[in-house]
Amino acid sequence: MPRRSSGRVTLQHIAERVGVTKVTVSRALREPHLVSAALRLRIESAIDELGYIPNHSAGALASGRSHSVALLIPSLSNSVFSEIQRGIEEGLGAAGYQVLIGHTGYSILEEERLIDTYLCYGVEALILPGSRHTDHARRLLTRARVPVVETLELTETPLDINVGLDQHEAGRAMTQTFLDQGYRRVGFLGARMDYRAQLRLAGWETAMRQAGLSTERCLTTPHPSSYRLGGEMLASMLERWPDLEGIFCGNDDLAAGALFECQRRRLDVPAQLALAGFNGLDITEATAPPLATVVTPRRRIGDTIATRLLARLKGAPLAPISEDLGFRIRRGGSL
Amino acid sequence: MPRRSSGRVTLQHIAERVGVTKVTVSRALREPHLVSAALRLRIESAIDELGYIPNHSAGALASGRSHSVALLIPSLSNSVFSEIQRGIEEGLGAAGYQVLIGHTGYSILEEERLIDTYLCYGVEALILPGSRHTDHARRLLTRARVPVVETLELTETPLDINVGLDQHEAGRAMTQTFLDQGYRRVGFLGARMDYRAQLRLAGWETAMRQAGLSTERCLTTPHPSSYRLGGEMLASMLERWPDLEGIFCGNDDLAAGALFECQRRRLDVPAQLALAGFNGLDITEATAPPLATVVTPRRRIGDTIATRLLARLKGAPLAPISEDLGFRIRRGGSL
DNA sequence: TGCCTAGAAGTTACCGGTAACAACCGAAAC
DNA sequence: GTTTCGGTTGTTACCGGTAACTTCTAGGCA
Repeated sequence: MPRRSSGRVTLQHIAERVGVTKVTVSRALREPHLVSAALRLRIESAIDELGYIPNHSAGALASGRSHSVALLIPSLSNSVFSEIQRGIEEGLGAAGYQVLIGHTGYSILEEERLIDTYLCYGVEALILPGSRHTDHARRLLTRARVPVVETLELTETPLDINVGLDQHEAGRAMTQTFLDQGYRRVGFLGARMDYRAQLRLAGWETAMRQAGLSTERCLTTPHPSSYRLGGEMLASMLERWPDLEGIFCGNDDLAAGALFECQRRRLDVPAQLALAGFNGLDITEATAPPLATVVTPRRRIGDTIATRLLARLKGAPLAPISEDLGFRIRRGGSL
Repeated sequence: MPRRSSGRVTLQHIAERVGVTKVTVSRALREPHLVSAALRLRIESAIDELGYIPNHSAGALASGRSHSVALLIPSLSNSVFSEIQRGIEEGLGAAGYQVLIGHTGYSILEEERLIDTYLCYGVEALILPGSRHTDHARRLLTRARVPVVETLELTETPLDINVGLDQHEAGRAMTQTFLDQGYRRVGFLGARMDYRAQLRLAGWETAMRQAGLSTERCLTTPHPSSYRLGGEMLASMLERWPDLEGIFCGNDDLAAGALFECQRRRLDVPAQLALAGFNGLDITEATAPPLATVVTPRRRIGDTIATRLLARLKGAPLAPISEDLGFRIRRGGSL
């Protein structure tokens, strides 16, 4: 007699209804070819008559496999991740994995908490945004012996699989594009300033210094980036450095916000001020003029992650690797 | 002797290390006040020496509780949901629930699949976008006897908890705002045309008809909405109905895209063409001019869902209810 | 006829926790 | 001194599946 009458239909109920053991029912679901066709049909009809819903916890516990993978992203509202996520989900979904999504809010402490949570859930792999983690998170990942993907930026010392692009080089290249077009007093505008934003900023500094130009025209804030903030910060920068010829914004949101502010001020872009963003989101192609940006291969990142991860999950040995998927500069019309 | 040496540290390992039974260790974790302070300390240090990670599946199986809730959203890239989600996550997170996110891609078939998946995971509640579901999904939900939240739009026949706003009325009210400002030839531009978009369109029709005006200036597409699409569709509409005085766009993305197209055409907004969107996303406040929009109380929707759901999870009986959180019209500068 | 084999279903033990209850122990109460 | 009781820890059974192995049966073949 059951201790708790959960009310839930179990394999046992199906088995009794059909007159077989629950193992046979389980087998009919997992390895149908091992069960005779006639019996399989009876089992299937019992299953949907009674409304059986498998208990994932029980299955995972018994088999030691959860068929799920955790994908951590910095923020749900950051559209940069939606294409990456699509690639991942299509690839892993087809192989029978469920993708569990969590968001870190750009905090490696929260990332640590989520890694812990999802390891409790028994995920078979973890996909993390970035290569910076707390020490404790590293310890958890190492001990768990689970495939790990670090994405977005590249690192010299990948934990396992690392797929992304060289953010510093991308920042440098975009700045160089300004310089190639003859702009000299090029500023940098950044928000949030997570690690990747810092790398882009460093890329800007590198290019400016190499050209013997000043890196003083730089305004950053730890606040979350937004259109509105882009406009406000542009205003501050113009006030402080009225001689600015161009501004490289750390991401597309800021660039769009800056563009809107220019429109309000009837500042001609790019004639009076050139602008560029980073990521190549939809909006950069839609504005008037379209925004210059660094187009990142997000869909390809997602696909690559899925492919490499599946190989690891199928047994490929741990062999830390960094894969650089590059980027493309798009001049748009704002530069 | 273990059948599979999973390598994973279990309660049993901790127990042996400390010299107690695993039940005591389990208790130290779940109900620390029932374990003596000295022992608790020894257990805790053993736990982080050995790096114990609880097995959620085992706990869920034994206790019949998963401490998790599923949140389905139409699309990860739809920023409408990020604030709703924040409210939900804060409320439920504080009460010890983990929120599992899935996205339906605006498809009720995919929603059905996800409902099934998450019921397998044993979620203790489901939060769904909208009130339209497949018959099978309804059957699953009913049989599972799990609290369900339907959100975004309101319905006459909620399955359980329904929190949202009257999309038809909001569409009507925004259209009325055009009319109040003296606009007469007001068109409607819509994409994706999911159920909520249809309700907004219907609201527009209602207002126009009530005012004795034509509802012919309407262009919709099943394609996903985007900035670019907003621009393209605006172009089509202007070509077809050059006499348009204003356009109500089914969402903010389309409205922003339409605004950008106006800027390219040097069409003055609102003097030559008034525009409005729907949702009150950030971008509507940033553009030049700011976009008129229907501001939806997304954060409050999230908070309300969390509150009502927690009450149900704590045992409040099933008593289907619709809660209307209203909306606010913001004229911006584009209308 | 008897042996072998493959296919189909059953047996058993176990995954790693938790609920419910039992047992123990020392101090306060009688 | 015995009873009682609250605070601690242990015992047992079970959650709902799955892996590995065993058993049974019918048919093929020498």
